[in-house]
Amino acid sequence: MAKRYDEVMSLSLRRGFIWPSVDIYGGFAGFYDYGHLGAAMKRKWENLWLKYFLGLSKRYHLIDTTNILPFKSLKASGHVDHFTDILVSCSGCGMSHRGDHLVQDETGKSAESLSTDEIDAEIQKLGLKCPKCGGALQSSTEFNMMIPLSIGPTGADKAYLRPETAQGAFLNFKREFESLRRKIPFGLAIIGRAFRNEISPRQGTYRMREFIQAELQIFFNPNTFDDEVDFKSVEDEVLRISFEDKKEDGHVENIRAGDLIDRLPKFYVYHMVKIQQFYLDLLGMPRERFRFAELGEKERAFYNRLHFDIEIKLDSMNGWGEINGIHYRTDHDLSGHQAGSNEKMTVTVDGERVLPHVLELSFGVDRNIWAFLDVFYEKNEKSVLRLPRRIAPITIGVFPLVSKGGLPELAIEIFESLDDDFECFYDEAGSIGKRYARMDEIGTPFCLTVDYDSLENKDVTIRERDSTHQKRVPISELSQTFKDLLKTGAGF
RNA sequence: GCGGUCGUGAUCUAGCCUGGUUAGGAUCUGAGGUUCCCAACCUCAUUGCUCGGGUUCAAAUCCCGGCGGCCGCACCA
Repeated sequence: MAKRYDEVMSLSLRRGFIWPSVDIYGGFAGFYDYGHLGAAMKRKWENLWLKYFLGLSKRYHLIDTTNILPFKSLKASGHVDHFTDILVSCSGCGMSHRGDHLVQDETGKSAESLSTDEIDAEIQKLGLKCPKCGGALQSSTEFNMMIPLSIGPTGADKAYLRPETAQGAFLNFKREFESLRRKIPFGLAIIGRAFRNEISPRQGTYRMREFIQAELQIFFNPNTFDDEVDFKSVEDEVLRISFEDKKEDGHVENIRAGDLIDRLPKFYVYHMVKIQQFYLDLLGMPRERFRFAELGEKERAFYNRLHFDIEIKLDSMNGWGEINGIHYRTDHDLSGHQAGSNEKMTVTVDGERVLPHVLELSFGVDRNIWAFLDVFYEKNEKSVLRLPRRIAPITIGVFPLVSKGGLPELAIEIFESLDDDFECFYDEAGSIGKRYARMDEIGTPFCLTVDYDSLENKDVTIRERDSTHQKRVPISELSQTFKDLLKTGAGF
């Protein structure tokens, strides 16, 4: 609902999570900046993502690669050709259509590889009119979703901002294969920015022209990977899935992982389970808001053999919103770069010569941040952001009950002792209730309050956000108490 | 990109149709008071008509254009 979208965006603007870039000049469509709370939350999400997904294997590692890629590499990857649409607009109603679709609908043959001139010639020859209003079609224009750059003093070196971080992993495959001692499987993770020239960016951080991806590319031997994952450990997990044919009506099936292996590879299901556990167990996403949604042959990219999106049910988006994808890219990328660069990408492992396949776990970081704000923001008479403890931008609010009588001094002392290990925030302005409310609204899971008894007994009150329950804890035990409370599943 | 609709302090909004005092309210924020364990109260204060042009004696208000938001279509390898 637009109302929900406005609620979440209003919180975000007011408190400092996310807002439009270049705001003071009227904004810049498709670009958003993170404020101090948003940036802190995003960093925590990214760190948790890294810890969890790199933790799946000792052979999964983080790398960091350039935002700008030369023409050649993106030609080889298929993006120069396949990331382009040829658009034809109608001189009557102004509607634009994809040129290759118009021609293909008429001839029944794929027209995807035709140039603008060829499309125009076909339209002439076939006498095509606007399918909407029957008006005359204008000559076609090429539209590439990649943002082009001119590099060097003459600008002669053509390049693009990367449309996905994944290419950085493929381009570094050979180097890493060597430095990781010539073994597969291994995984290369990248957290970084990607750029797409979206025609009409909309819906806040859901369709941006510059966005952040967290991706893990896993390189493996397709003949042996099923046996290399510990499928036994996940086979009883029940996954929430919508298959292609049942996706539209919102139907979600609960299927045991072990019962999926007649239609999906074990290694694929294994990673589905790990992703579901990341959201449901580690981050506390409500189960009914989570699902895998299958993409059919027409929907998925040319390089994907299998593609499920991870979707979260969002009130601000009026339903299921895609936040991540699991893509089985086969050997598409390595064989493309092998052909484009003349570098051999095949490897010999255990006497067998293989061109590794790739499983991509792709996460939209901005979409995740938005999804967590939407799902966990509760706005009634009170305003509470019930974020998972580990991605809350501030962990502990530290207050003196009143700002006199020696209470601020002790509170500041405690604040300083905890601030190295936890994100803390000190406040003595306004009533104690007001200060709790301020922390509730930005998702701070715990507050501690120093009162007059604290001076005598050397203890303080800890107050938990969701229950508003309080406990008395000795000052000397605070650090350990909060460490325990931040463990997954810890109760208050 | 096409069409519709909208744009008032940090946030939400009244005023606009029917041009005319210091643009009103609520929340938030800051200072002071109060010292109260869940958005209490009192005093004071800061911040605004999206930008540019036009009409007019006079524009938040009418007209045109830009930028931006949302919705529909298209697009989203």
